Amino acid sequence: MLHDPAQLDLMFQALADPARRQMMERLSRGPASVSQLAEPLAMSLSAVVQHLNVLEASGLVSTEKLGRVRTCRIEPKALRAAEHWINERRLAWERRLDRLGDFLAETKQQT
Amino acid sequence: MLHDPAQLDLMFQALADPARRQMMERLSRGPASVSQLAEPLAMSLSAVVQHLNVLEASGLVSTEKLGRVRTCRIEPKALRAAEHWINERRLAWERRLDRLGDFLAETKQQT
DNA sequence: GCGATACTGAAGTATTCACTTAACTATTTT
DNA sequence: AAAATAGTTAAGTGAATACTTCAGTATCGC
Repeated sequence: MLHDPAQLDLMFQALADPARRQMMERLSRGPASVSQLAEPLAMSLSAVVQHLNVLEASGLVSTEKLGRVRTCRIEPKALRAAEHWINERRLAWERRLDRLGDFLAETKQQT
Repeated sequence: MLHDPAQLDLMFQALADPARRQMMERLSRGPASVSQLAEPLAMSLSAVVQHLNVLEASGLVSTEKLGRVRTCRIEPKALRAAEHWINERRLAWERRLDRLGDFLAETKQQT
């Protein structure tokens, strides 16, 4: 479920926007309300809510409404899934380079 | 330079598309030509070239043309930058949760 | 040199995005 | 109860995306 391509789509797409990454940075320092997330951003509150919905749909953020304030927090599981995907590919490539290096070193010795 | 928001934009945006992620998966197993990248994808070669240009512009992939074939390879540095950004945010959040846990454990003992 | 191969580029199109404004709903505060 | 606060929703707009097809341009193999 965490490796569902559609879910990864949503997560990477969510992280592709600078405003949303800024919101994630804010949330990495602790939970925040919608207005608190909006404060440093040069856009309407409405736009922020829309960004927030994208983040929530991607699973990167979860929210909970108490009274009139919606409190948002990071969902580390989802973040880990995105991280994991990247890591796998990078490692596969780097292991390949290592093997290639070993191979070259060996064949060099054999001359 | 690796933490340039614009560069991160390009990288996450590049990874947001399933076709491009599939191309990255193929490349993580070794260099490939444009046609080899295109082979498993249900779209025109032209579309693949366009995706490839997105990947290259993001820095995630570098290419080199010899004769008539363009060979593509993963650029692990860029991949590491994206990974790093995610990791930082996740760790910040998880450390926060840990501190909170410690705090709750302490105050509980004090009763 | 001639045909096949491996791309490349331009133009067009349908869809999706990132906003905006404006009108509205629920909760507190006074 | 009235006014302020916090957020939501809908509709619209301009720009960016993800393709397509078609018409190229270099190699390469014979």
